[in-house]
Amino acid sequence: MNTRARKKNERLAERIYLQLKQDMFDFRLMPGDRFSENEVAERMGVSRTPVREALFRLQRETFVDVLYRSGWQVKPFDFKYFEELYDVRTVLECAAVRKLCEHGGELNRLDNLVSQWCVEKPQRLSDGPVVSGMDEHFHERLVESAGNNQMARIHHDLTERLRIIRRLDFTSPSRVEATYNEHQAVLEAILHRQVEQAQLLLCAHIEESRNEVRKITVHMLHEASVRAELPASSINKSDG
Amino acid sequence: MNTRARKKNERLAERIYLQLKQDMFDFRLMPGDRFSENEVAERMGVSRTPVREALFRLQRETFVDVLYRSGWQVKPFDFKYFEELYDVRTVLECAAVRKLCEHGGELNRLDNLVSQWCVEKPQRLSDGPVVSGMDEHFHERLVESAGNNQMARIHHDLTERLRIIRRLDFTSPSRVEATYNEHQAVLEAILHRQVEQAQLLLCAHIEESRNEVRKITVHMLHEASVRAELPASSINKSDG
DNA sequence: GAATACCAACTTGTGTACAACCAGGTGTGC
DNA sequence: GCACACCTGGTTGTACACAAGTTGGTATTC
Repeated sequence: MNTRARKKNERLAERIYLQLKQDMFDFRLMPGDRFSENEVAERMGVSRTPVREALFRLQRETFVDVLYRSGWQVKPFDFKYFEELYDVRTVLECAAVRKLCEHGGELNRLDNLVSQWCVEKPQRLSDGPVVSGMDEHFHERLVESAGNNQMARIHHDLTERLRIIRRLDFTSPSRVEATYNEHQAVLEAILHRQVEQAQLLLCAHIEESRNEVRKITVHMLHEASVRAELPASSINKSDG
Repeated sequence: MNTRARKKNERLAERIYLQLKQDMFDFRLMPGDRFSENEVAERMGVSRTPVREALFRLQRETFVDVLYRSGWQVKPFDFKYFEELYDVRTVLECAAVRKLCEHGGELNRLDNLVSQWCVEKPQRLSDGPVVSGMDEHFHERLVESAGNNQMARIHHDLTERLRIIRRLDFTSPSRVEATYNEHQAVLEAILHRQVEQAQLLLCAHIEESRNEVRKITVHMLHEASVRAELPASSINKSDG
């Protein structure tokens, strides 16, 4: 409980921020769960000060809500919220692809992606979490390659917000295979500077993933609510 | 200096956050200025705790930088940063206009904007700061009308970041008049569901404003640096 | 005079104490 | 049995104390 064990130059607030976010990604903290600053502080072995700093950051990123003098809550699932994020993501990625195709001679930035995704089936990876991370990396790298740092920052922020549901897309082998095929097609269209084609393929790819996630999320939340008697507050049904 | 005077239910951290941001907008805090948490706390008559909360928020919004155990700094001007924000803004607003034109029957949401901007010259306002606020409102409302809350949130965030330089666009009467004309043209195109035309007009409008701001910013920063002997750190020249 | 080593003041990061306030349980009156 | 008031424990919001580390000035030495 003392400060002996902590490394130098390590910021407790940063560590706790990452830890809490990971807890939500791993469903150790479920949507709708309520908790207090003291609980977190004791569990992590620190004082409330860095915990509060981490929580305020998570609050601004809409991962948690603060209830005035009445504790904190993991943001309930909100379908409309995720649908809207997917829409913005599509807009940004399409804009990035357009920039990539139109500007000259920077396509070699995509070399790493090509060597990662344009491979034959025997060389393809199949582990769900790994491919999930690779998928995030593919889309983020695509946007970064367009050269606009702020667009990349905002897109990265979207990725963080969507991660909690998006990785549900990589639980079946067929979806992993589809991801490989579609990424490959997108890359080839970009390399041939076929703007319209690349945008169409990318939109379709995102849309497919989104549909898959939609199905799984509904199923999973239903199961969880049956199994753990989740309160109604954990699911926010919206007319998205 | 005690807490007697403060209203109930008012959050000090929130008040200080807004105050500091306003100080930057009004150039009481200049780019490159350095200050400590204690300075702010004493000036505002509160303790360091709410000041730190406000500063961390401003830091995440890239208005200030923290120097490890060595004070805080108002983010130096970064031309590339603002150029990139303008690009993202254009992408989002064009996407919003597309959505507005394509989806059916929601155009009455624009009624308020029409009655505000589609007026004859005698009824037009001319006060710079007022028109500047109206301009922000116009573009934000346009995006909101598309119906995607997350897109609107991100666009609002862009607006906050750009405000510090954007309102420089409304110092001359001719620019105010141009703003009225261009907003009017954009609205009419949307109401006639001329997608391409509306996007073209909107892009051109943003581009013109951007160019104007570019010129004024350079001029103003030059003057300020001569007058107040600003350190070189206050201007971050990038190859934007 | 110039360079360097050292020191003191100041800065942020974290822990802790207290104040204001909300919520839920308990007891009381009907 | 039910409604309502009260009260107690717990929660966040803020102030303050201390620790770790940086920086700029000063004294010293060459």
